[in-house]
Amino acid sequence: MKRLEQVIKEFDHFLAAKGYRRTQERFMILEEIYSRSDHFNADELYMTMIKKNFRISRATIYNNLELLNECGLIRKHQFGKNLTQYEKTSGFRQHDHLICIDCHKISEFCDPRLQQIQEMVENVLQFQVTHHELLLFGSCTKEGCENKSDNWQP
Amino acid sequence: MKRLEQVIKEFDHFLAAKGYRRTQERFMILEEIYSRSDHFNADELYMTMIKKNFRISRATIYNNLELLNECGLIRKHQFGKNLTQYEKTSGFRQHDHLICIDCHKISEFCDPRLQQIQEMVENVLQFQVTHHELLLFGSCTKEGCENKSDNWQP
DNA sequence: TTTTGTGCAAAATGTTTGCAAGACG
DNA sequence: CGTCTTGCAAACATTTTGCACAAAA
Repeated sequence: MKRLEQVIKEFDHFLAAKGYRRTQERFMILEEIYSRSDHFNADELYMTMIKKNFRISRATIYNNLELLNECGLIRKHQFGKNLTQYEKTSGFRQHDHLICIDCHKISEFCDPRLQQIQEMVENVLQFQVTHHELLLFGSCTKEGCENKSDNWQP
Repeated sequence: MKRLEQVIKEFDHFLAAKGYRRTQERFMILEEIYSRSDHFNADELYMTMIKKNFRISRATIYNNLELLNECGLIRKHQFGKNLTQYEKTSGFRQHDHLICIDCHKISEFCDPRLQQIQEMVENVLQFQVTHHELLLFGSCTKEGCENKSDNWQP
């Protein structure tokens, strides 16, 4: 699989550059993350791997989620809760998130104006933006959408 | 009319409309929040009030932060950590946040394009946006800025 | 062999809950 | 007086830490 090979190579280079060791666990975690396509939290990843009979601990999961975030292969989010969620990055363009306050479903969207806002901040406010997080909270207005709440009031 | 009087009246109406009771603690908490101007978390608010010899419990703090958020007098945030932070809303225009990754200082800015993005999402993606959260992470580039990592002292 | 990384369990952190006692309407 | 709210402490969920052992380099 082409993308998996790419990210393994990328992680490999990162580890070498930083002088970190190439452990089995690190590559197991990377492969597991890139085999899934959703948002997940540390414990979900841990449980998934335990169920697959991997021998891994929570400490190692947390440890390496931090490492993968540092090297840019995953991204951390808080979607309005005190819970860190992660998503893989490679192969995906920059996007932001819609969060349904009815069913808590998370969707993605892109808007080029975000880039313009970042540039404005960098120029006008002299602030070097490294990354951003835009969350739009609300509810679906599509007819018959399973996301919709029946008892919403303004 | 003073802002504090206004918000007390507003909270009062909210409590009446919802059938909640007008307790001393509720108004103590509201006054305390509106006497400060920073972002704060539940425990900071609790400790501040305890030091002022108020008789209050954490449970009541959490309880009423939820209530004040519900009625719109405060707003909840997570600024990239698993910690809920709050700010008062009344009298302030809608704004977003810059987060310094060096010293963790939080600044505010406004950009009208956010409004346009929300409208696009509402029209194109049929999603009724109730509120949003935009965080720009990065570091200050101003010469001799006290935010800059070289100059920052804990 | 020399570290670094891991597994485990315990600790820390932030928040929620259950229940008896107190305060509001 | 009935019921909602509070205070307290215990429970809870997530994340971090300390330490002995395992595994890279």
